[in-house]
Amino acid sequence: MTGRVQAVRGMNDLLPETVDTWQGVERSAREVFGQYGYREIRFPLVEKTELYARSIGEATDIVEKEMYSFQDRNGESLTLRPEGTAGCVRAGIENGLFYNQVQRLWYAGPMFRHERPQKGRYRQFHQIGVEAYGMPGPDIDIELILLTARLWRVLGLKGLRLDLNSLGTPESRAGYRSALIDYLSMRRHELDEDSLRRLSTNPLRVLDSKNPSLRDVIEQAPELPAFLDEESRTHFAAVQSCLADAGVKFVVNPRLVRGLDYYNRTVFEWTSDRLGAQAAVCAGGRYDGLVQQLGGDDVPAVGFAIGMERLVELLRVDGEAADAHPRLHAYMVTADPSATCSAIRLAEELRGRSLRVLLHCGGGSLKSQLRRADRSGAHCAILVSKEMPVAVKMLATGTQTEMERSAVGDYLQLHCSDHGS
RNA sequence: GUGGCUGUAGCUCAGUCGGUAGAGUCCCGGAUUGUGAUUCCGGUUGUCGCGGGUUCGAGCCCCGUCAGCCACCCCA
Repeated sequence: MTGRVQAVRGMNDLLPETVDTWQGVERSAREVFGQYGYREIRFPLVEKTELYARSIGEATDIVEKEMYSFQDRNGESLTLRPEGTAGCVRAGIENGLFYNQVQRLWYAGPMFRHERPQKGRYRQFHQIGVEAYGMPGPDIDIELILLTARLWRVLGLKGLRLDLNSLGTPESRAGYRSALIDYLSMRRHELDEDSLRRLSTNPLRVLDSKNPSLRDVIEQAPELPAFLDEESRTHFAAVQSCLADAGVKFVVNPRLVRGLDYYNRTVFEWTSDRLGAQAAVCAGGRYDGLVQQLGGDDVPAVGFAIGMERLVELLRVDGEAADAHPRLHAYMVTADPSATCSAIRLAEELRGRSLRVLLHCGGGSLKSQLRRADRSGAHCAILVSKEMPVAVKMLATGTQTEMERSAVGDYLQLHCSDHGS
């Protein structure tokens, strides 16, 4: 046991039992995305560091202190992706996906951020993301939100809360930002340490402060909606009325600010009160300027990402959707070692008929082999011996039937369905 | 990055005042002369996270370190 190597902090193993749930979620997501006409895109886990610096924002925590960056052998700085949008945009530009066309894309996979691990927050975590390009109107914003609502329904998830806000155009957001800085600077002697720091890094975040003594300052602060330009205002109004029309409940939250610099106009966030401090299961918004900022045409875009670990945690608590792995049809045991070749041949025949057959390996008494058969969860055990015909024993009832090996396949298909007993 | 709590068998945990470590579970074997769930009997589980210090003696006290959990912060 000495010198044993541990996993990297905040990077977890997913054991088979958990993977069953993950696969169930992934399958549901794939199905729902397909219903809306979205197609999967895959892009690298590693990109040039510059890509993230230019898209997420130089002054954000992610870029400043959370990226896994390293020097490639040629001296170039590379980074393990901390989120998916930047890579997706880069891939789209590079492959001409945005040239005079609309794209509906999704992706899934691991992301990396060097944060202090806690519940719902890991250094390697997984996101499922959806991105839509080339559509400037509120209709596509609504489509994305309806898509998420449908996914929750399919998964059997209830009690999530949807918060909505509009950040306006970069210009109106900048106008608000400077008005807020002016106001907060005026009352800076009332701010706590955290808020003073945020004042210079991300002033909109000050409004999120949980410090009760700042309540007064925050309540009297200028509000973002007042700074919205006319177009953003109508856009946001359309999003709201259409969502209400579609029967989706939401709360307009003027303090909702996404952390990444590229967001504008509609932003939204689904949260749960059962996840502790990391409550956001799914969040996203519009990022109309990003494609151009990364060297592409002026292509409008909207997207969101789902935190897999958080979603799975919610399903573990109250979900119904856990997708059990399919049961084995048969666990095959041998009454004596000389029957091994014959058992292997029969197992292969059965697998050729799409049956799931586990062949006992490693010997042992018949008793111990049958015990393993029982614990494997298989519907039945198949006993193969050298001389006698094959015996099929139903493990739930204990009834045992002898038959020629050519009859086993039909017998299993008849008696070992996943739905019946 | 900051703070609080916690690290004992594969898993869940007990371990009193400092005197060289225990239960349940799991696994293996037997009762059952080749036939699995229960029952009964027997058996293996360990650098007490790691390193140092105090002590005649440390799982227990002290320091450091690593890891986990929760919160701050940040975000999916």
